[in-house]
Amino acid sequence: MTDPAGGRQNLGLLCFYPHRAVEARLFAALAAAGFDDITLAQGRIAARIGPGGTRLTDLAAQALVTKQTANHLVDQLERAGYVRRVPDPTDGRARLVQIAPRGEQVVALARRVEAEVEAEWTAHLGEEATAQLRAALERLREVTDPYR
Amino acid sequence: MTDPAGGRQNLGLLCFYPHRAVEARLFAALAAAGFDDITLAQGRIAARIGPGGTRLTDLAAQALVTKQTANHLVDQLERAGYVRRVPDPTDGRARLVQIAPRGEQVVALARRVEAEVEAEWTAHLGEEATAQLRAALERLREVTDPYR
DNA sequence: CCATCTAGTCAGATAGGCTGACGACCGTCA
DNA sequence: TGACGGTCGTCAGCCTATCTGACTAGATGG
Repeated sequence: MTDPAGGRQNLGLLCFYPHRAVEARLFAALAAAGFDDITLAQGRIAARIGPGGTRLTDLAAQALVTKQTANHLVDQLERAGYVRRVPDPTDGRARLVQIAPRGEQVVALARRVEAEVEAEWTAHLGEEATAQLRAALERLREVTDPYR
Repeated sequence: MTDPAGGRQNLGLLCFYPHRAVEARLFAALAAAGFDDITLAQGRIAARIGPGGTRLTDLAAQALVTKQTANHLVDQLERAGYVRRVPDPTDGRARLVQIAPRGEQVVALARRVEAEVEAEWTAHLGEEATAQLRAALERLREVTDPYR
């Protein structure tokens, strides 16, 4: 976050462009498919929901927002029919946030778009460079992602 | 934005972690140095200001926000003494947003932190892999950054 | 069976972002 | 040279995302 055009940009900023590009593509595709009542913030929370459902507290921690914010977003997602809350059988206090049928459709579409974008990038960079990029980013995640 | 832990994450999401890490480091360092009245959104706008100053409209376009939002953030930055607005000599309608002396200090600090983070990453990945990563990201920018 | 911890909720505040409408100024073309 | 469409920045009003702080209900360990 500090390089005016040209010159050597810092790696953090360089990472930003592809991320933003994917997010924008995803978002546009969802809107085009009729899922136009979902926001970026909601998507970022929804993306952390695991196969069997995930606790609110865990979602909040992984998305780096407070429980209140996560709760608020899950409320909206639930109202729109993308997720549902079920009691956690192993803990009476907790509830699991699960993907509802309508949400499954979104996930499926999102995966298709992601694959599409990746295919374009691979075409631009070449197979080998793309594989190296992925490997480098995965290793970098070890030191940059607090939840992993 | 759709992979629950494990498995192969999409490249867009993988790009997100390093970006967030740099931003967080930068932010913490600024706060520690006494620049605790600057917000992320302000920083994202300020980071686009070029050497001779940049028009509000350009800042807005590059940061992908509306002119109104950019204007609001520049107001705050100006009030805090980080930037100033001067008339654009070549266009009576426009004004240039320039970095003020206090802002220069921030830029200098930011560059130091960025260099520091990059050194850490290089230590983790190795010289060669880091160079490849940079090259791949730069090429990717050609197809993901609308303002290039 | 009490002390304490954890999951989630409620209330209120703020920042960041949008759309829409607008006045001032620019450039161009008849 | 003067009228017109486009651009630069601004004002007003609104919604969404996010935070801090205080609270309730269930869990857990002595």
